[in-house]
Amino acid sequence: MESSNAASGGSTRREATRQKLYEAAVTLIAEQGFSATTVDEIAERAGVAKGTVYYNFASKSVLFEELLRHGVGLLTASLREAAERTARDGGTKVDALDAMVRAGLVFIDRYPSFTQLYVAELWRTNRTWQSTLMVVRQQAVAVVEGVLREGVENGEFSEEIDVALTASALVGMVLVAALDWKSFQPERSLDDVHSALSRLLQGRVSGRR
Amino acid sequence: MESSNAASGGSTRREATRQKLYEAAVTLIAEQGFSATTVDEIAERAGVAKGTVYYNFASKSVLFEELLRHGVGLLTASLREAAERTARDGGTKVDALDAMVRAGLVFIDRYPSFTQLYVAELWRTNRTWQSTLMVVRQQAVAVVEGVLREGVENGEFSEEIDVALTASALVGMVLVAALDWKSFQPERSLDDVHSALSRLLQGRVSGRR
DNA sequence: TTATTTGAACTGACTGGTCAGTGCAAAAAC
DNA sequence: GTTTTTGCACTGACCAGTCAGTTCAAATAA
Repeated sequence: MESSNAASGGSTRREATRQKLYEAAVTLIAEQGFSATTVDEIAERAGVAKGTVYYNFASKSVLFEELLRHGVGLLTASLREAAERTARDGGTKVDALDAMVRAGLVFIDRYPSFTQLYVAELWRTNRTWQSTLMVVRQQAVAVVEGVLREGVENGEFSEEIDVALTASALVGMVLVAALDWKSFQPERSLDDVHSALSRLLQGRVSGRR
Repeated sequence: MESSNAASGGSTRREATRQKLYEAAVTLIAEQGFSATTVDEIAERAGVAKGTVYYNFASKSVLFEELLRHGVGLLTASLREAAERTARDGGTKVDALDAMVRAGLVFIDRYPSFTQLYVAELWRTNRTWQSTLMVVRQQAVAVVEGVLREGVENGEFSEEIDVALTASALVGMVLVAALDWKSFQPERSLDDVHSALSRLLQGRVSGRR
């Protein structure tokens, strides 16, 4: 168990099957919800036998939990990368936030189903994967909070801002705007959406032109 | 049929039962999701027999749909009232937005389960109540869009803002901040949360004190 | 007041179907 | 020769929706 053959980073046959199962599960669960999605459906869409699902995952819940971990991991890495890149290029903290907004949009553009499913589960209670969700959420939000905190320290942001709440609000702004974009105006370009959010972020809303 | 005894406006026995069922369903579905919640559970929590659920609602889905309509109706009325009150008092459009942010917070404070359930369903596709959801969503968002549009017309907001997208972003800001508040820092006061969001809304984030 | 009737509201055992998870022998991939 | 996948039959729990029968409250009759 825990064989971890090939240090190359995940290209065993098993890994490929798991990936197919993730992809099948993510769209189905985003559309229908976890409980309404059957294991038979997931297997069928992945082009795999039902037994294979259980050979690769202990249960339906476990499959879902690992899917959550996997997806949020990608997002967190992407946010972190955006923040670090901006810092390296000598940008301000506002620039960093803006870069993270873009990174968020790119992520949602690429994985809309995952985002949808994540939002649907995030504030639920009494579910088995609740603790997993809590952990990964915190990892992602912490990146935003970190930038805000550094901005307060270097005087770029007011000392009176509430870091945790402001981070939530910023995440919400991007999340909802992006989900609405994808759901109701999918033809718009990412740049377009990004510039609208940038304007809001930088308070260039009030006042004439 | 359609007896409608007492023109007093809704205090029949039937209405009371429906109300109990709404209350039971909203918390259970918020916690577990629609599919994972059984009709037996709803009936039990409402203190009513299963048959009564089906006497009052055609199906589990219909119960849920009417619950959605009911809840979003309350929110929309509250937002509209906030906007109109501000206008009557001679406030600016920013004041109106601020009042609506507060109205949103008050709503979420009072009906956290409903909000949670609404968010979980909003961006799903392929569900029977999708069209219902679309309609009520638009009613609520339209109130925010209206204020933004009026603000652009009277020169208070830049002509370059994207009304639909900005409205989504504002809704998201309040929604996510409030849900995080309720989930992770429920001891904080509404005023506290409101003032943090006001600061963000008015762009008083950048710059020293 | 008290008895009877009426129809709406409610009850809960039951049905027919669904689905997560199992077991396993044989095939395929590596 | 070891790991992984397949195919498929099977089980036991669970659940949406039904329906024949019961209760309730208000109206009418006595």
